[in-house]
Amino acid sequence: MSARTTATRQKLFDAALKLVGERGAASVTVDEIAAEAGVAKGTIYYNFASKDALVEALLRHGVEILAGRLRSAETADDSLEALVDEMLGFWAEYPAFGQLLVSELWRTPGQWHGTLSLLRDDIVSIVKSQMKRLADADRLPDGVEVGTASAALFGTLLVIALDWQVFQPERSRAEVRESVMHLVRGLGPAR
Amino acid sequence: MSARTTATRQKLFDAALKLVGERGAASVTVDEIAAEAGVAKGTIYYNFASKDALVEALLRHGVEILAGRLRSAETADDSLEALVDEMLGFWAEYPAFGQLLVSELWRTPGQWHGTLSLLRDDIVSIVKSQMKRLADADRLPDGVEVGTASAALFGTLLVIALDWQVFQPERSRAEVRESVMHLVRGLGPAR
DNA sequence: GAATTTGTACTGACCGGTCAGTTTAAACGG
DNA sequence: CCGTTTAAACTGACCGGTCAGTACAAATTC
Repeated sequence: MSARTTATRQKLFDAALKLVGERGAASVTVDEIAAEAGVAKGTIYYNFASKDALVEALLRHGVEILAGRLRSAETADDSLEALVDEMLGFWAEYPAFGQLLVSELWRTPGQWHGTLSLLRDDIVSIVKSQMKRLADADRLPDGVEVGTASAALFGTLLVIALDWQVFQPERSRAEVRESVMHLVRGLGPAR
Repeated sequence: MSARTTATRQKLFDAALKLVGERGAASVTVDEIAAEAGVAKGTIYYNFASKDALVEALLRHGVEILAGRLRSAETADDSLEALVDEMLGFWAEYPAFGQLLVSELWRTPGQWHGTLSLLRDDIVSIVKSQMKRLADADRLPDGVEVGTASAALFGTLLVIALDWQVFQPERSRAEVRESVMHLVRGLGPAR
C-alpha cells in the first residue's frame, strides 16, 4: 500500500468521521464525503467497494486506535483512574467516533451489528483484563462480576463522555474524570 | 380528537417505534411505516406534517410515558433501587425507544437536538429531585454533585439496559439491577 | 324519515428530486 | 509504465410529499 493511498484513505476517514458522526451514516451522501475530503467521488469507489464498506472500515480503524491506546496506557499505569482517563481522552479527541459508535452499537439487526459485536468485545476484553488484575490484587470489593462490570464501565464512559461534550462542554477532563471516579467508587448510602 | 384518530396515531407510534428503533430514523421509509401500521401513506401525512414531525411526536410521547412512570414510582418508594428498577423496566418494555434515544440524543446539530435537550432535562430533573431527597436525608456520601450524578446515572442506565437487551438477553432484570447497584455502590478499592 | 349536505378521516397512484453507484477518457506521479 | 486520481456525465431505483377522490357518520333540510 503506497504512502499516497494511505494519505487518501486517511483524508476519507477524517471526512467521513466528521460528517457521519454529526448526522448519521444514512443521511450523509457519498458526494458530501468526497467534497469534505477534497477528493473525487470516483476515488472513494476506487478505494472502497461501497459506502457501507467505507463506514465499516472507519469503525475498524477507530476501534484499532482506541484499543492501541488502552493497551499502552495499561502498561504505563494499571490503576482504574488511568484507564478512565485514557478513555475520556480518546473520546475528547474523537467525539464524532463516539457519536457514530453509540448510534450503531445497539442496533439489533443493523448492517454492522456483526462487526460491531466483535469490536465491542475487543475493547471490553481489554477493560476486563485490567479489572481482573485489580481484582486479583484485592483492590476490588468482593462480589463484583468482572465481565459485567467491564461492559458496564465501557458503556458508562462512552455516554458520560458524550454528555460531557454535548451538554457540559465547559467542564474540564479532570473534573469529569473525578465525577466518574466518584460514581464508580460509590453512590451508595453514606458510610 | 376522536377515538378513531387516537387509535390511528397509536398504531403509527407502535409501527414507527419498532422500525425506527431497529434501523434508525433516516433509513426507514414512510411507506414502510405505513405498511407496518396497516395504514395508507396518506394517513401519515393527514396526521403529521412530515416524517420528521412524526418522529418528534414519537420522542415526546415516549418521554412522557417514562416521566410518568418515574414520578409514580417516586411516590411509592423513594429508594435508589426503586428508581433503577423502574427505569430498567421501562427500557425492557420499550427497547426500541432506547435505541432511538441513544442514537439521536447526542447528535450535535441534529434535527431533534433542541427537542431532545428539553426531554433529557425532564428526565434528568426527576432523577435529580429524587437524589436530592436522598442527599438531604444523609443517605448519600458527601461530595457527590447531585446534578452531575443524575445525568450520569440516567445515561448509564440507558446503555446498561441496551447492552442487556442486545448482548446479554439471558440475564434477568433483578440480576441486572443488582449489577447496577453494585456499580453504583462502589467499584472502588476494597474496604 | 328520506334526501342532502357537511366534516373528518383515510386512500393510493403519482410526481419530482435525490443519491449510490457506473462509466469513460484523460491526467498524474513515483 | 502502472497504480492511482480526476472530472463530469449518466443511470435507475428509491423515497418524501402531494392531491384528487372515497368512505361514512352526524347534522341539516324539507
